[in-house]
Amino acid sequence: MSASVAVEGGRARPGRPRHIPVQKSSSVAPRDQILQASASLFTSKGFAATSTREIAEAVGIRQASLYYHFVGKDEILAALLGATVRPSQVKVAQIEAEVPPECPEAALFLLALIDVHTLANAPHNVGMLALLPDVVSAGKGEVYVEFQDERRKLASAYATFGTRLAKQHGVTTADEALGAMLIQQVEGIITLRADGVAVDEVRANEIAAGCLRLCGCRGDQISNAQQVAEDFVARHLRRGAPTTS
Amino acid sequence: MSASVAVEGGRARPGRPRHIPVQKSSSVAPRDQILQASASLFTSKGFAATSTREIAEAVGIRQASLYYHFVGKDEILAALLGATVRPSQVKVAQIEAEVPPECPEAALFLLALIDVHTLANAPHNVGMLALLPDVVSAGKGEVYVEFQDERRKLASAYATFGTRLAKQHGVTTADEALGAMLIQQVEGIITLRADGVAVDEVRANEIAAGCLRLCGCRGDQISNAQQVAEDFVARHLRRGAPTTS
DNA sequence: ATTATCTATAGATCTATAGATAATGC
DNA sequence: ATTATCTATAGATCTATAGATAATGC
Repeated sequence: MSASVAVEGGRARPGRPRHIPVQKSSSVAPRDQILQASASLFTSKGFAATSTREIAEAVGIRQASLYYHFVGKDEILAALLGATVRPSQVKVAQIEAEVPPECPEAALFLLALIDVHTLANAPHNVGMLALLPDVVSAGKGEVYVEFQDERRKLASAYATFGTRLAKQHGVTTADEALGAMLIQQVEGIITLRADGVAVDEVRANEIAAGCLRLCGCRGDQISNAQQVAEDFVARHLRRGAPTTS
Repeated sequence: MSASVAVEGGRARPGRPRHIPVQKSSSVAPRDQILQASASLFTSKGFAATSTREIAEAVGIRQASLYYHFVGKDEILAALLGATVRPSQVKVAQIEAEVPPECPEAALFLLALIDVHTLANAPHNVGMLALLPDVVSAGKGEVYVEFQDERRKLASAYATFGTRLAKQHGVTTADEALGAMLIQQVEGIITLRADGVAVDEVRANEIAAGCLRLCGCRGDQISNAQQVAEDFVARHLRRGAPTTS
């Protein structure tokens, strides 16, 4: 029975022990523990309304100890935002490469479905962070700019795919407006998670189908797009289904 | 040339003069000046991130003077929320009374259009307030409960109208999910305003049309619903069009 | 020696209260 | 006398820094 600490399961780490003994077999790095606690608090209470003391308490360390891992509260937020960028470039290129151009409905369905999955699987609904006014207003550094830039590109992709499809059906909504409506539909997933609604595969598909309906599609075309999308997903993204919280 | 103050235009009020002389012909009551400034700051920076000092500065009074009009910051928020309830009861009853039951598309279009107008015309995008986590989390008193309750009823009305219509078109989305998608679409107006996009009549109609498309409607039926809705609006709501900011 | 924490605290807020004061109104 | 402000300030945070300390690692 040695006098050392934090031996249960995981390898003991150097450094003075915490005032609250570290969780058994916690393989999570301290920095990540802070990020997880912060994500949970920021999304449930808001950024400005969350104090560094609360974060520290959730982790089980003293408030000052946060500053060994991060230079400040803003940097914690920046790290979370950085982990939340929805890499539209990659997605869109991949979709355009693999989906035949004669079925834009499949392209849009895919984009929406993948995006919904991204938002649904992100730990702790971090997709919400970029929508908070206190995050948006204070120029939260270049990470935030990068984030907004990526989102703008994504909206543009939705507008492109959507308009291509809408034209087929005589839907004349301006492409920018249509893009906004589509991304709004997809980001409904953020609201759902915030309300504690479980987001399963059915729901994800309903949302993607909704995007197609906004462009004037009907039953058969939607079923078809869904089929193509499912095949694509089966080929590429066999990592996890949407979750709650 | 009397020594009195605040005579320009409006009637001079009792009370010690402000350190910054009151605006010329400001007929706005001090309490409403505080509410307007708060709405602007809360929606642009967030509730928790806005200090009482900032509010006072925006009004042109000292921080402590706020407390003559409100018992605290929370009460300012409560007053704003109270002024923002979207009275679904009234709307829905009115629509059901006047729109023939054989065209549910007109009922849904109307509900969406009126709701969009409500959100678009509300001073300073206050519709956003109820979505902020710092507002939601701390149990901000019964005003907030009332607000949420009304929103729940509204979602239920969307679900009812939407499902009625969707069935006609073989759209099988569960009614709760459909209601959420519809209200999400309508509340896109909040995002638009936050992004500084002008919300005109065309945009409002596009959003309402989008709601119908989510239920499977196509061109002719949408045009019809729009016509009915426009007639209804012309009969009832001749007060102002949607605005920006 | 290095690492990760701790304790203690400075300095900057921020909210709210107490009491004074400068107008109008009777 | 009443009203609406002001000045001054208490008390409670909250963020961040300085320096001590208790582990591991060599």
